[in-house]
Amino acid sequence: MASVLSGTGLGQPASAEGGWSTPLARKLAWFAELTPDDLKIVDDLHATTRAVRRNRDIVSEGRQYEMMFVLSEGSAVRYRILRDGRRQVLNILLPGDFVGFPGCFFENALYAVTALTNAVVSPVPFSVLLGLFERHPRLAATIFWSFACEAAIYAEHLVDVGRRSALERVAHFLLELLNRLRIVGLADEKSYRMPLTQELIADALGLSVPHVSRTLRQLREDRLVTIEEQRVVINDIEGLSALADFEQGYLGRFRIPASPEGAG
Amino acid sequence: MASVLSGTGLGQPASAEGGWSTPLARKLAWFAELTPDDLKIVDDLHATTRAVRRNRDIVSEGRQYEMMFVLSEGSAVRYRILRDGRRQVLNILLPGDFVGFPGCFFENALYAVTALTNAVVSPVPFSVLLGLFERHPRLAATIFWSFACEAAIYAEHLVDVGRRSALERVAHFLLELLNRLRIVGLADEKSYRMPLTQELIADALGLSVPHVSRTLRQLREDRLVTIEEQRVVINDIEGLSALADFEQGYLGRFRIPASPEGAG
DNA sequence: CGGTACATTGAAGGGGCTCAATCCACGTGG
DNA sequence: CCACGTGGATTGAGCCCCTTCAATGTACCG
Repeated sequence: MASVLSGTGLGQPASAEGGWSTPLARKLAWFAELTPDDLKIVDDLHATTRAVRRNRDIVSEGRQYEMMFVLSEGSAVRYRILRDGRRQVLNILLPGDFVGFPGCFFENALYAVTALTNAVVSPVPFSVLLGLFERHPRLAATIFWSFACEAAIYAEHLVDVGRRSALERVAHFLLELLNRLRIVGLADEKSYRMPLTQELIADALGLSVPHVSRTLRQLREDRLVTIEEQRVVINDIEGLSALADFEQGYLGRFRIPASPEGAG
Repeated sequence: MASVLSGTGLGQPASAEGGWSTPLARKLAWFAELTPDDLKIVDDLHATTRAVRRNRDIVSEGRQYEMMFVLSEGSAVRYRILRDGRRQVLNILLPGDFVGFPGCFFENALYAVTALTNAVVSPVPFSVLLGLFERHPRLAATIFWSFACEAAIYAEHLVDVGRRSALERVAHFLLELLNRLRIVGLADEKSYRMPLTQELIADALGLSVPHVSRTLRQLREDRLVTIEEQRVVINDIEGLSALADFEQGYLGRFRIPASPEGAG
């Protein structure tokens, strides 16, 4: 599990500050309490790794997969392109995220996922996932519950694009990224390195590149954020949250039953 | 499981045409092959039912739940309202859909789900769901996989709202509804009863009510659809699909491993 | 030094919104 | 039987947010 990143990607400074050894473990521990035993199993999911170079597909649309992948280093985007070239970015994938949900669950993968930086992923066969349910139901539940979080992120993006103005959208986007990066230890209190170009932000938020640029400028002029080089600093989290109507509940903790009961 | 619908809702003519006894069984059988044994278990999930009157919440935002619900009769909407009153409809729930994904998986339910018609739901405790994994892994996998379909529907809506014009959005919406209703036996070859008002369509597609009205008129004038009373007839499925860039793969079949293997 | 990728800024146009009026079906009560 | 209220659909006029098109700037890199 040595880092093969070339420096431009999101590394993994996580374990340095007393966290877990892998971003997935860190993320799952944020969602629900897990036993040290469970966390060990999570880390074992990273036993085999695969390096993916920047701009290469981790998952390709239309292909068939018997597995998912956990992203352990770097970042990626899931997207769909319409016939005439318009592109919608569905989600940004950060370390600890599962590549392959929901697309790979279908007979032919629905969406492509492309690495934004040199990245490292670990394959997780579906059969392993199902095996977890028999042996470690609570851990397996937490993993499947985390798919609900993924869906909730989609839902929030839907609110963004459907009912928020460009200014609100960008504000919400910056806050979501801050929170998600913090969960896996890749952002400090209020700043992080922006993993996306403005073109990708535009395609994620349903805006045009020029308007993203103007909107970011306005947020800067309003002293809500500072952006220099690729570093984003949220100067006024309260103010930005109010502007965006940001509720962080969808990145929060799960309700999971203590143990499964008989059924069927 | 007697029908308590008052006539305005979506009934369940399904079993009449040789299908299964419940819409959930019908839907899961569409996604993957299931044994008669599995289907029996699915039907048993409907053992207890609860009637919900039109305009009442099935699930309320912020409350805590130890269960989900399966919608067996009627229709509902999942939505989120911003502080200033703007509303985004996240999804339309039809018979066979799970109420409670993804909102109820969190400590405090993220979204409200309101019945559009008098409806019937069956509670499904989380513990029962987890119990299924130990005893009927393939069935449980199919159910959890169906959550991936739910997420994929969100993703498609994101493409709608982010990158499609109003005309394309409405076209795509009408086609998705046709396909989803057909899966549970509530639409014939190319027509169905529209379960939504134009106000709800507008809030689902990120449009204004007047513009939805204008857009529907245009689709009518272009002879692509016919709408009379509440009956929608898709006159030209090919043409409408081409206009909307509609790919039905996200409502299609799953790839599920034959059986779980050892892990951990 | 030229090429590429990305960010920025300006000008002009349009798609969809807002606001408002009208219409229709339906139910309810006098 | 009609008056009235309500929820929903329709249509029009004006406007604005954001897009499109285009030019410019800038950092990086072969």
